[in-house]
Amino acid sequence: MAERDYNFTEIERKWQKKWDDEKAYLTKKDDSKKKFYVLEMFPYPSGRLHMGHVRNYTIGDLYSRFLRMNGYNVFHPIGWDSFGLPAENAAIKNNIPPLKWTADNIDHMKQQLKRLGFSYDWTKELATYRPEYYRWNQWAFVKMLEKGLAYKKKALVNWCGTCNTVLANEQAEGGVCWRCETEVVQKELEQWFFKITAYADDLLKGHAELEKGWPEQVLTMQRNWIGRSTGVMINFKTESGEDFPIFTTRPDTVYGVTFMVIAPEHPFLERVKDPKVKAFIEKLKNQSMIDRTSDDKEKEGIDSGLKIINPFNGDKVPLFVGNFVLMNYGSGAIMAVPAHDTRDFAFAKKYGIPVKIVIDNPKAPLDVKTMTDAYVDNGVCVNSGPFDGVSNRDAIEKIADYCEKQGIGKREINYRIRDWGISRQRYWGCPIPIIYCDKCGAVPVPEKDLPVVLPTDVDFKGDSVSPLTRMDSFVKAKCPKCGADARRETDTMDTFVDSSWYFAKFTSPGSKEMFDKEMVDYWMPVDQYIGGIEHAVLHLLYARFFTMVLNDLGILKCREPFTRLLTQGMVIKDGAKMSKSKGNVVDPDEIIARYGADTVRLFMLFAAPPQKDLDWSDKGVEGSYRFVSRVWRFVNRHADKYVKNSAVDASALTDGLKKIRTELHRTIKIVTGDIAEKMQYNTAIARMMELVNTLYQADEKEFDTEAGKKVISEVFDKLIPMLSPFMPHAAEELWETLGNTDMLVFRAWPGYIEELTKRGEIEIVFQVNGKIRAKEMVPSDITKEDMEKMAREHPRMKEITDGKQIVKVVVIPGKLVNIVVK
RNA sequence: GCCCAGGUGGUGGAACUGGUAGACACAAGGGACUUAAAAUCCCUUGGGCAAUUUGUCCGUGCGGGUUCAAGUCCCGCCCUGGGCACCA
Repeated sequence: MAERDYNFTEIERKWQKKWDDEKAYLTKKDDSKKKFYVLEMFPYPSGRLHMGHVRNYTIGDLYSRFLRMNGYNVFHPIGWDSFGLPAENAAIKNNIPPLKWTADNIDHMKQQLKRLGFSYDWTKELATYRPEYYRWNQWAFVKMLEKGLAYKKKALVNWCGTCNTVLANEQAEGGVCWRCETEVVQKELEQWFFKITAYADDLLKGHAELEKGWPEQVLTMQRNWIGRSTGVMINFKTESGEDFPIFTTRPDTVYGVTFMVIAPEHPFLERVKDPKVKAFIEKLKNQSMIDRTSDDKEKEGIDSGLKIINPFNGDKVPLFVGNFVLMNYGSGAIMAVPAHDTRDFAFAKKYGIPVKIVIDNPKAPLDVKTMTDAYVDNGVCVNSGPFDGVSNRDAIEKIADYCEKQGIGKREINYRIRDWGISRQRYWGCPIPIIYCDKCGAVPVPEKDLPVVLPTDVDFKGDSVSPLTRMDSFVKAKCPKCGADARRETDTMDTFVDSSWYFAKFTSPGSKEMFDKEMVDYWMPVDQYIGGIEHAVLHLLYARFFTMVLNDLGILKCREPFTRLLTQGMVIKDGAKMSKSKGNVVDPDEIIARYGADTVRLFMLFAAPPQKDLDWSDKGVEGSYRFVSRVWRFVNRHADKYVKNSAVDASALTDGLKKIRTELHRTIKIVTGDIAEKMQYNTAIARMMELVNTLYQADEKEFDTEAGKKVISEVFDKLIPMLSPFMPHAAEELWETLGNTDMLVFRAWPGYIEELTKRGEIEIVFQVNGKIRAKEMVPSDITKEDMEKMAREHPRMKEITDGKQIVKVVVIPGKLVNIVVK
C-alpha cells in the first residue's frame, strides 16, 4: 500500500471539525452511567496560551477521554477567569478598553485551545467578566451580608503600591504582593471582609474527607495557614485594677512571667506620656510588615513604665512595647516567660530582665545563673504555688481549669487565619453591590436591582485611580431604603471571589438561579481537579470556604468542592520556569505549527510524570514526533491487511505472531493501570512505544499470512483506540484509513484477556550468595522444584558451588533461585 | 530551626507489597539505504579490568546496619527543592 504523508495540520483541522459537527463532547445528565467531573483550573485570558496551560489541559484531557471510553459520563468544561489587573494595566498603557482587551484575548486563546483538540463541552463556557456571571457574586455577597459573613471594618490592610490596591493576607505572603512582588505596606482603610475565620474549624475538619484525594503537601500548607491553637485567655490586671487579658498556650508557665509585651498599635498605649516611649512606638508603627517580621530582625522593645499584675502570684512586672507582638492575634499582648521560651529568653537577656524557673528538669536541675537558653522541654512545676510537683503537661489542664473556676480566664481557640479582605480599589472587577446613604449607612443593593453592572464606557486618564470613582453616572444612586441621594461603592471584589464558585456554575451557566438545582446536584463535586500548587492557600482555600457557605445557604449539596486534586509540576526550560524576563519561553503555536497538536500533547505527557516539573526539550519533542510518525507509517503500510473484528485462532499462530499478541494484551493491561490507578502517563506511553518497537521488529512477511492478518487486525483494533486519548487526531485518521466509519471518541477502551498477557518463556536468574551467576530462559509455568533443580544442575553454578556446603536455597517463582553456600 | 518531597547513566526518566538496577526516550557512536544530505530502518551505549565466546569487579548522595537478597527497610549524616517560622 502506498504510504501517505503525515499531514498533521490538515488531519487535525479535519477531526476538530468532525468532533464539533458530531457534538462529541456535549454533556447531558445520564443516569445510566456514572458521572465524572474533570476540571482544570480555568485560565486568566492574558493573551496567549503558555506551555503551563498546555500541560495542565493535556493532562485533564487525557484523563477525560480515558474515562469517557471507560463508560463514564464525563463533564469537562472550560471558561475564563477574566477580571483582573492585567486588563486594566493594558488599558492604561495602550489605551485599549479592558472589555475589548479581554474579549479579544479570550477569542484568541479559545482558538488556541481548539487547535490542541481538547475535548471540552464548549456549550458550558463561561467568563467571569460577564454580568450574567458576576451578578451571582453580588447575590452571594448580599446573602453573606445577611448572614453576617460579610462585613465592613476599618482595618490595617496590606497595600501594594504597584497594583494600587489592597491585598488579602493570603495574597501578601512573606510581605510581598503575590502578583508583582512589590513590598506590601500597611494602610488603615475601610474594607469589606468575608468571615472565613468563622469556617476555620470546618476548613480543618474537612481535610479528613480530602486525605485520600489531595496531596499531603497542600493539606499541610492549609493547616499551617489556618494555624489553630488552643490555649487560655488569662486576665492579668493593671495597677489601677483594669483587666489586661492575654492569650497563652502555655498556662503551665504562668508563675514564671517576669514581663509582658504589647503591640505598638495597641490602644492601651494611648495613656503613655513618656516622650521616649512614644517616639519608639511611632518608629515601630512606621516600619513595614516585612521589616518588622523578617527573621533576621532583632527583637526590639522598650519599657513602657507601666506595670502589670500576675493574678496567680501577685507579681508586679514591667510592660514592654515590642516589635514582634502582633495586634491582630490574641489580645495584642503577651505574657513573657524567659525561662521557658527561647524568644522571651533572648529578649530578657537583652534588656536585663530577671529569669524565673517554674519548670524544672527532673534529670538535671536548672540554675538561673548558668542557663544559656530557655528550657522548653517538659518537666515538673516549681515555684508555682499549689501546682508545685505537678508535671507541666498536667499543669496545662489544671491551671486552665483553675482559671475558669476562679473566673480569671477561660479556654480559647485562636487561629492564625484572618478574615478575607475582598475590597479592591480597582476598576476591572465585580462591583460590590452596596449603596452608601447618609441616613441609612451601607445598604445592600436589593436582589431585583442586581446585577450592578460595571460600566464599560470608561475613561482612563493614565493615572492609576479607578475610573469608577470619577463616574457620576455610576456613583450617584438613590438609597434603596429611604430613596435619598446616595453614593455607590466604587471598590470591586477580589477576583478570587469569581473563581471561588465557577466550578459549580459550569453545570448550568445560563440558569435563572445561581445554579440549576438538578444539574449542580448531579455534577458536583468536581471528581478530579487539576492545577498548580501555587493556589494551595489561595484559590483552593477560598473555594472550599465558598462551597461551605453555599452549602449552609442550601444552594450546594456538597460541602467540599474537589474530591481529588492533582497538582501538576511547572514547565521549565534551562533550569528555570518559562518567563518572558528569562527569555526561555516556548510558544505553543509555533510547536503546533511545526509538529502538530498530537506531538505536543504526547510530549507533555511523556517527558515527566504529571506531578513533577517538566523539562522542556526541543529534541524530546522530536522524539515524540518520531513516535507518532512511526505509528502512522506502520498502520498505513499494513492497512490493506485489516479485517474488522476478525477472530484470532490462537492455535494457528507462529511464535512470532504469538509474541506480538502477548505483547499487545500485556500493553493494554499495563497502560490501563498506569492511567487509571497511577496517573503515570509517561510510563503508559513508554509501554506503547515498546509495543510499536516489537511490531517493527517482527518479520513483515508474517503479516501477509491468514493468521498474520488476523493478528495485525487485532493489534489495530486495540492499539489505535488506546492511543486516541494521547494523540486523538492521528488516531481518528488512522482508524478511518482502516475503513472504519465510527469515531474513536465514541468507542470503548480496549479490553485484554488476562490469559494472553502471560509470556510463554521468561528469563530467570540463578544466584550464589545473592550474586547473579547465570540466567536461563524457561517456560513461564515452571515449578519451584524444577527451578531449583535447574539451578543445582547448571554447570556454571556447579562450578562455583563445588566443594562448598549448601546452607540454603531460596526460590522465588518466576524470578530467581539463590543458592547460599559456606 | 521545624515539617514534607527528592538525590538513580552524558540528559529526561523507569523499577509491583525487598527479588535480573537503568524500561522508554533524548544525546552519542556505528551500519544499511542514497551521487550526497535529510528522512527512514537496524545495531551499540553505566564504569573499570582482562579477553575469543566470555569472564570478573565496582556502581542508585555519604557512612553504618538488618536480610539469602536493599535504589526499595532501619540508624546517623550531606546536599537540592518546596512549605512553615516570632501566631504567644
